[in-house]
Amino acid sequence: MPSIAVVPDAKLSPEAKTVRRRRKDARPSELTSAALDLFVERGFSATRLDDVAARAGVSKGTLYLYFDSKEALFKAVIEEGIVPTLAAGEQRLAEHSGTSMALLRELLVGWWQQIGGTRLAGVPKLIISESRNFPEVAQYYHDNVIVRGRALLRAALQRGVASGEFRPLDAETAIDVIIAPLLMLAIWRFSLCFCAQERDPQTYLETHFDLLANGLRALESTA
Amino acid sequence: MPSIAVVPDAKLSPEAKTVRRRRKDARPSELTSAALDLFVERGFSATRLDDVAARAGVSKGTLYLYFDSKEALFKAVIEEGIVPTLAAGEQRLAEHSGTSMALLRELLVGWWQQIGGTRLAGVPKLIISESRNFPEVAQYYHDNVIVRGRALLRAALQRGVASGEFRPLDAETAIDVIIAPLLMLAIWRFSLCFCAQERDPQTYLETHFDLLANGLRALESTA
Amino acid sequence: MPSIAVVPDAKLSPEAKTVRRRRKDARPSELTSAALDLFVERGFSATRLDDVAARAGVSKGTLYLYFDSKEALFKAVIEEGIVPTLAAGEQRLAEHSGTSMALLRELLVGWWQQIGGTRLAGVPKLIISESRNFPEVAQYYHDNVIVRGRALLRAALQRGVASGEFRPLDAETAIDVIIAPLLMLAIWRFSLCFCAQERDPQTYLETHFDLLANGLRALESTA
Amino acid sequence: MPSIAVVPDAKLSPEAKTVRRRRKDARPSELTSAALDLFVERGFSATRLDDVAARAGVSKGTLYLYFDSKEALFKAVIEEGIVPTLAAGEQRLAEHSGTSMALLRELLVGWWQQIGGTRLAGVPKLIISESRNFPEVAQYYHDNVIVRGRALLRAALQRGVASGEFRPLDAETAIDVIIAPLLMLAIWRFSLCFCAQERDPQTYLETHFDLLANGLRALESTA
DNA sequence: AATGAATGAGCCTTCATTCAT
DNA sequence: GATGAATGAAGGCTCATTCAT
Repeated sequence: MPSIAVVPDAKLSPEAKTVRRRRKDARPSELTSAALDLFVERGFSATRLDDVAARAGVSKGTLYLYFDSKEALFKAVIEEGIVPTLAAGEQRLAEHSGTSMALLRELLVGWWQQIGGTRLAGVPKLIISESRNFPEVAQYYHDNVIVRGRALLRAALQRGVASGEFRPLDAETAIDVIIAPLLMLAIWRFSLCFCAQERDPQTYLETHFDLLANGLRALESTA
Repeated sequence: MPSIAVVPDAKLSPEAKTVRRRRKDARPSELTSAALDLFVERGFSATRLDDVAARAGVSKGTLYLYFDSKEALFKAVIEEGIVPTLAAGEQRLAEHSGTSMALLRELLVGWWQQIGGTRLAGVPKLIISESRNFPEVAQYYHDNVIVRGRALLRAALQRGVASGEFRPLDAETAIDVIIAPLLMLAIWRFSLCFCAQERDPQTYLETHFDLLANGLRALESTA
Repeated sequence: MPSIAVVPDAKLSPEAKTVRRRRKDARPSELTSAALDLFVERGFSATRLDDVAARAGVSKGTLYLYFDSKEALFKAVIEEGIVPTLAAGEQRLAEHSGTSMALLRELLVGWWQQIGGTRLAGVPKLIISESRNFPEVAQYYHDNVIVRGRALLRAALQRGVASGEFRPLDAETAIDVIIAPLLMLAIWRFSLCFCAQERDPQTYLETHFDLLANGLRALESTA
Repeated sequence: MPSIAVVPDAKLSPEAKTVRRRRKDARPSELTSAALDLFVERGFSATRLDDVAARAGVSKGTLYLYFDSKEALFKAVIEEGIVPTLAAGEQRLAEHSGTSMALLRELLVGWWQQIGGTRLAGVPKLIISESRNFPEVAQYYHDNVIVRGRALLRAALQRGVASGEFRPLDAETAIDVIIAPLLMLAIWRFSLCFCAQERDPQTYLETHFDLLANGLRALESTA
């Protein structure tokens, strides 16, 4: 599982030339990366900005050169860590040409590789925990992650129903049922994991797919 | 034990001789009830004890007559609100005599009626959000809610597999896959609900059961 | 050293007849006795009235039936525990007929037996610690304990100087020098005792007397 | 190290370039100085950190930039105010070449000049009053002040006994008897002084030395 | 750009005192 | 007389945010 490696680098502006310039441009990512580590470990409110600054190797005041407030830093963490993966999913959808079940599987495995299996997996827990108290962040997450993510799955499901591969179903609920176990798996790792037994993600995903395949498949195909 | 339900009238009943005593007995429930409201709305850490006290109509100091600390109040909320429902589920399991799918459905519907559809649905979100920072509460919840709850579902699944009603499956993962959508539904209502569209629980549960029925059913029974 | 036994009983009103009556009259002494224990152990401010009440076996409210405030209880502790010993000393002085050094010794040994060697030894520490913040108690202690106590020693010293047994000296300072080691011995037992080595009071008093005898004695008597 | 002395001008000196830096360096002493004033006046527990901060002209939070807790501030007051004087005494001892009585006198006069006659005289009272409830501070004081201070006097006494200048005596008790009047004099100034008559330290010390000289002197030397 | 000292509002917890029963 | 539930002011400590350097 190499997925715990740092992710944000992918977003580095490409025109960086000198080392100094590179450093200056990299600053925000270094800060959001440090923030992500601490946010997912302790929660947003429970994380002190002193600790974020210390982990990033800067002084506390420097944070305020790049982010207006703690909440803005939170938003930036999502913007930089999660949002780019949605574009990747949308491209996958556009280019896909196999069965709908294969598409579905590909989307979910992609989620696991880019989010569920990395430290970004802590973000859903963060959103769940803090959204009530930070509505601006919640709104941003809703508009830029949830809506777009569900659109991907909805497209895959509707394609399968239209082709007769899946039996007819309520798409919105089906989406919930499909993603809930994955989200819970991710959430679990950042909450009660320490006193619950460890899950094997591979087995978990396989079992989930297996149940899904049978649950979604049109009845005549099981005869 | 419906004691965590709203108890607003106890304060006014004039027909009691030993008003003082009745009050003393009712206090803990009044306090945990107020605490539950605020905890699920704002999170445990973000809730101020002043507000809990104010909502219960007492002064801040009174809380400490009944609970040693804020964390003890948290534990009491779980103890009084959630733990009793486990006993109800265990009784259901012992008395059941229908199909395993019916038992499973009964357990899940029971959960919805006693927890998922009530204010208590906020507790799982609470635990997820705060367990890292309050290990004692987390341990208590794990031992008294998670372990016992999973044991119920495990028994139902194993019964179905043994009778040939369900096809063989990895019980632990199946439990996760079964409860995850329900938990997420509950969690959702206390986090991003305000910016996401409302779910209809009835439809949701039915779709979930439907997928489950097909996913779990042994193949020969669908032929 | 039987001196740790309860002291206040000596002050019980003698007309008590029935058990009920005895109990009622004894209440204040039971309360001051419990208070003394805790005051000398933890200090006045650091002692909670709950604990005083608990140790006396009554409820917290009961304290306020007998004492107007915590400070009034403090004063009563002194009034009941210390003040009566001054009368004893004054009687000793009046009746004495030996050498002045013997009188001095008798007064100091009497102090040790009635105060220094009992739990009342904690009172000087209490006064030193708290007098600044409780001036009324301080004034009471000054007027009723310090002034009368010093008068006793002053009389003994002046008698010795007048008879030529002691050499001429500044009485006030001599009093200080004489009582300081005794007070410190008492104070010590209620402050740093736990990390300092234990003193043997017997040796201590003897050494002190020895130094005193040589220090006070008129020069011609040492020739 | 006179750093615990009043430092009011540091705040105003305009001739410094790095005002910030000088301020940072001076802060701890400003804070311990303010703390000492209030601690000896009201006692440690009864002193509010708000007041310490106000007296030092800073906000409450600033205290926590320099000291981890109220108790750490207590310890720093001792560390900065008292401990350095022990080193001075040890040097005095090492360099002394007169009679043992002169050495003893020098040590005691030194104590008076550096502690007994200054604000620091309140520290012994503080320790006596609060040590029971703050064992860590008590231990620190014991190890770094009491043990070292007694060692000084013990050396002086043993030197005098060895040379035949003093008669044989129990050193530990003699130390107690010697320092008790001085400690009591210091303690008095911070407890009952306001209702007791003022002592003249000069007379007091002289009388004490006089009694001591006679009490300690070997008998043959008085013949 | 970067620093880090300083701020001050806020929260949990304690406890002397009151008062209805 | 006796109780003990209730109060509310107060204090230690935290931490996001500011700003002079």
